[in-house]
Amino acid sequence: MKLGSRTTKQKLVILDILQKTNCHPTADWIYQEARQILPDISLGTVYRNLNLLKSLGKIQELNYGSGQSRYDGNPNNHYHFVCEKCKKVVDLDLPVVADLDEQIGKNYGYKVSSHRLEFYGLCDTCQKEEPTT
Amino acid sequence: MKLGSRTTKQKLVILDILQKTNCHPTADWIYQEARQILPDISLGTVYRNLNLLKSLGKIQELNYGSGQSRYDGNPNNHYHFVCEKCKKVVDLDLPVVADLDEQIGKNYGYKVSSHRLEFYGLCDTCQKEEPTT
DNA sequence: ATAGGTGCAAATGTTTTGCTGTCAA
DNA sequence: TTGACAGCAAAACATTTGCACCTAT
Repeated sequence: MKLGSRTTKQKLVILDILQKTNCHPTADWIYQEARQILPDISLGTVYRNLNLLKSLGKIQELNYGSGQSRYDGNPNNHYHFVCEKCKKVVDLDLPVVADLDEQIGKNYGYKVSSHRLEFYGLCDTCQKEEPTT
Repeated sequence: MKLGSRTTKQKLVILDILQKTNCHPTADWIYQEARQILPDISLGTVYRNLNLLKSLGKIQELNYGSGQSRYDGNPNNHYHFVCEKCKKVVDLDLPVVADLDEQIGKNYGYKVSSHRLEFYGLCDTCQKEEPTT
């Protein structure tokens, strides 16, 4: 697998962390995980490699309202549910409507290359806790 | 129209700017516009009022990859096209699939309150300029 | 050998906040 | 009158960058 001009251990560790988790982590979470394997890795390196892996199409950057970006080790388009209370991001197992892009392109004269669909609300856990608030 | 506990001129000017434009501006753009009407308004006030208006459901905050949030004076759900080159954000005149929320909720056990759909690509202007790049 | 990558720290850019004074109700 | 809001500036926060050293090729 080609990972840019040099394959460094930092790059490999970051990609591996991202591919093994399903929690759509922030850069800082990835940094904390990576330090357990490479104690001297720096946050700057994490950001540099996340940007690199993104431009290579190996990962995706997601971002919702507040603050940090989140990263997704699955490079293929898929949809997400975001819990507005606990901020959890979950993959949805829905068919991706690929020809939507083409349709929009035709109707509006744009060249559409991708789309993003996200649902917001309360996850099962947070629904139960909600009345207490 | 109720705008929180006090209706200040700053609040009114910000809401008015947002409702009269269709360019989905950043906080700073709104600040620059507002200064032409209220020269002493501060950027902090702009942010405070944008957050207030958002929590009152009068406006929406949108955010894509890089840097600043953008604001939308239309509080009703609608879909957007984002040009990846010139960063322009355009409203799409598509029917909003409201029962999507309910369906997802049923299938996954979440309480879905809203969804967001965005298309990315090149707008008509940028498509023409593209070959030169 | 050497260019691309790393660690560190400083810089950048956006948004929030503390404080004091002001004004809408 | 009074508490919510304004202006100002500093702080907070996420992310990027400059630089000197290191290392994969």
